[in-house]
Amino acid sequence: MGKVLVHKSQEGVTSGRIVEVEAYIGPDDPASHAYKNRKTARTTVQYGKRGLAYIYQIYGKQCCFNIVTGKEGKPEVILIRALDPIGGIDLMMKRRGISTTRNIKNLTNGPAKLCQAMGIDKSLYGEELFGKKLYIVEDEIRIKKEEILATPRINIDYAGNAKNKLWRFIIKNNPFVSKR
DNA sequence: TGCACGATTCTCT
DNA sequence: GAGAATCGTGCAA
Repeated sequence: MGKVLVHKSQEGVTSGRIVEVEAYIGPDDPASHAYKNRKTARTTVQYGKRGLAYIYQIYGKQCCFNIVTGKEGKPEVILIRALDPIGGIDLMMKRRGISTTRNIKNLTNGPAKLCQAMGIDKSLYGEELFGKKLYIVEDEIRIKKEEILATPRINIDYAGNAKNKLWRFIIKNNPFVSKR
């Protein structure tokens, strides 16, 4: 939390601070694509090394960006749900389109929105996040524990009891978090 | 090979 | 706050 995600693409560089995430603990989490260690073409990278990008498409055109955090063989990932834009805001606006950027918050306050703004798509599936194209920077700003709030995750009603787990984390009072 | 559905977004009311 | 768009994925057959 509070780290900066950077993407250097052909079109230019965009970056933003991570202000909202969700955890998905594969084997024991009905909301995870890797529930019960399910291994398919889509989830393969979840079983790979830490620091790889897990990107999946949902509802047709939308895509979401995750970071693999579990040890090799453990399908644990973090979904990035919102960013606070820092660099390349013009490019983000261009990618997102004029109609949706009347309100600056609409640039990156949702998992599929930030992918579009950052230019992240399935071609970056399995990309190393400690590489040159897509990576995370630790900067001088440190988020204190008291500034982080744990809440239930969003849109996983199908997951039974797991929907009540406090596995969504947001930075308090940050205007870019997707929902209150 | 077929079919139901979703870790969402946008628009309209 | 509700409803449509939209298609890859996973599982049944």
